[in-house]
Amino acid sequence: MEAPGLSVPSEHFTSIKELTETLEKGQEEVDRVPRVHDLQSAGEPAPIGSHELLQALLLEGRLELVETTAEGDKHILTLQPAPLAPEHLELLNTGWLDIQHMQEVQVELQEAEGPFPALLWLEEEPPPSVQQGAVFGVQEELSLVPELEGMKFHLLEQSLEVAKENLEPAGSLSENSELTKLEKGQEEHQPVAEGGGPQGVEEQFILLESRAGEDARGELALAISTLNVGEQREEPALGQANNERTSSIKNQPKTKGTEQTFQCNLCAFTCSRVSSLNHHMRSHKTPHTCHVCLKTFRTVTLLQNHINTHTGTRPHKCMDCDMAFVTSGELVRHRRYKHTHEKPFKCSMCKYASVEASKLKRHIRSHTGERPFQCLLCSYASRDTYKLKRHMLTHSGEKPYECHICHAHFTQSGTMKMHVLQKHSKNVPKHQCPHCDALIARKSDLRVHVRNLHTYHATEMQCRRCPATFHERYALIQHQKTHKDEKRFKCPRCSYACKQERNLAAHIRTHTGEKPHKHLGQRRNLEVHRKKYHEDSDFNLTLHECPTCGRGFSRWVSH
DNA sequence: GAAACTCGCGCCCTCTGCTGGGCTACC
DNA sequence: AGGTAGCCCAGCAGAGGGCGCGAGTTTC
Repeated sequence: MEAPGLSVPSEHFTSIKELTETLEKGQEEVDRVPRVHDLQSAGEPAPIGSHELLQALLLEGRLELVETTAEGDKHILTLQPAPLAPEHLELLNTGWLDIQHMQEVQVELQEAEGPFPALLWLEEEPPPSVQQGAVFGVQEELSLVPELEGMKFHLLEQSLEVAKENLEPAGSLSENSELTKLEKGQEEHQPVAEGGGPQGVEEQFILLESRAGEDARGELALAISTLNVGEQREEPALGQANNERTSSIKNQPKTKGTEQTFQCNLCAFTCSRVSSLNHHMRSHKTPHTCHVCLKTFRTVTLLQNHINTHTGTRPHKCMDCDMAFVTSGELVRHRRYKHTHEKPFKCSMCKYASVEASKLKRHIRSHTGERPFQCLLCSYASRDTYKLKRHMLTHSGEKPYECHICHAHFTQSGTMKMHVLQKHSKNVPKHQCPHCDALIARKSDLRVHVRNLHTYHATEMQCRRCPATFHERYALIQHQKTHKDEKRFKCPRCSYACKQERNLAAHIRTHTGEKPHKHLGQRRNLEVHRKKYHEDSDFNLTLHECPTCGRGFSRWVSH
């Protein structure tokens, strides 16, 4: 509930234009619309259905749905109930209007279930102050309508004559609104008609503020649950009015064949007992006002708790630590978290247990995979609001965390903390690999190290230099290092050994006397040799061919 | 009716873990 | 010189702990 300040100038509640005027002026005044009973009194044929009725009125220009924008994308609408002919009462009970855009107004009404008619029309733009007001709840059934999700309705004023007389902002809501009247009715049992305007419900107005959800931009949806009945119905006494409203709820069971439920007319609260509903209705009475922020509370205790948040007073001190809290409940919870470790909420699917039910609820989403919080800019959806909020930083590019040393910015506090630790701290602890001598700065990187080097592979990996095989890369790499300095090329004639085969070949020639170029002479003599022995066709070199490798030698040698 | 207790939601925080780009040493 | 692999690092999401606070419920 917002601050109670409310000021509604009387001119906001534009008087309803009479049908004759409307007919005379036609389209001149679009902000004024005729009443249904006026239409009927003028001899207009009554449409047979609610949808048809409203559509007919709209098409004829007799009924206007005027959207006015007070600030930003908030839509301020004023609504007025009107008495209907008996044949319409059963048609127009709870309805919802879906205004796709003002050029093509669509009006739909839910199936009528109760006795309350609710023909509505919209009037002039309200003053800026009307953003404040009490929450106007929609019936649970209506809230299930997808178009209504994400909408908030604020009951701002409901009594025309009071609104005209009472323009003072402070406390005007509780004094003027039906909420107060209900309370008064419970106490004084005064009929609305008596305590209200001279014309009863005809003089009552409802002003609603509707706020479209993010995914409903450009659309408006209004839910009208229970409006006062016109002179066709006998208005009950206030106390009875409450009961009547309650009983009207009795007539609207949530589902057929289920237990009767009672629903608050002012919010979505439902219960199974009248006493509970009456008790609940006290929650709409907020007589205790904080002098600091003007918030109102039902009881002195709630007000005192609230004031403690301003003053910093924390009367409930923990006996085991220095913490202190405003309420005893907070202290109990703190003690469960920090001292007793009592966790009453246990997960049925794992061993998780939590201090709070909401934590268990959040935890269960990790089992179900439920991600109710959808990012509007990408496909990401999170399991709680905080993660979505944190995720949105990736779209905004905002990096709210700054390193106090190098002033680098980071998206998450943990990232910055790690940065400071790694970049600006001495003696940074390193993580020892449990399988080898590796020391790695980050635990996550150690994990990558273990995964890459110490993971068992079903298929054996063979050494490039020998037949040895391994199932673990680390073992293979270590083995291959043994080949690194290994003088595996050994001379068969002496103890000579070397790392490279070409060196062994060169060495062997020291035994054989072979001179590869040299068998044909030094490189610089090669040309001479070629000319002498190959270009001179008369010259025929006698070659002694090696029986093993086929190489030729100018003389017999064993190599 | 007030106080105590309980509940629910929101907010913020930390710890954790994965990922991919940049850098560098080694082959 | 180029390819490859490992390390460093920031980005980012998952999970859960802890508290603030208002409202509902129970108790007296």
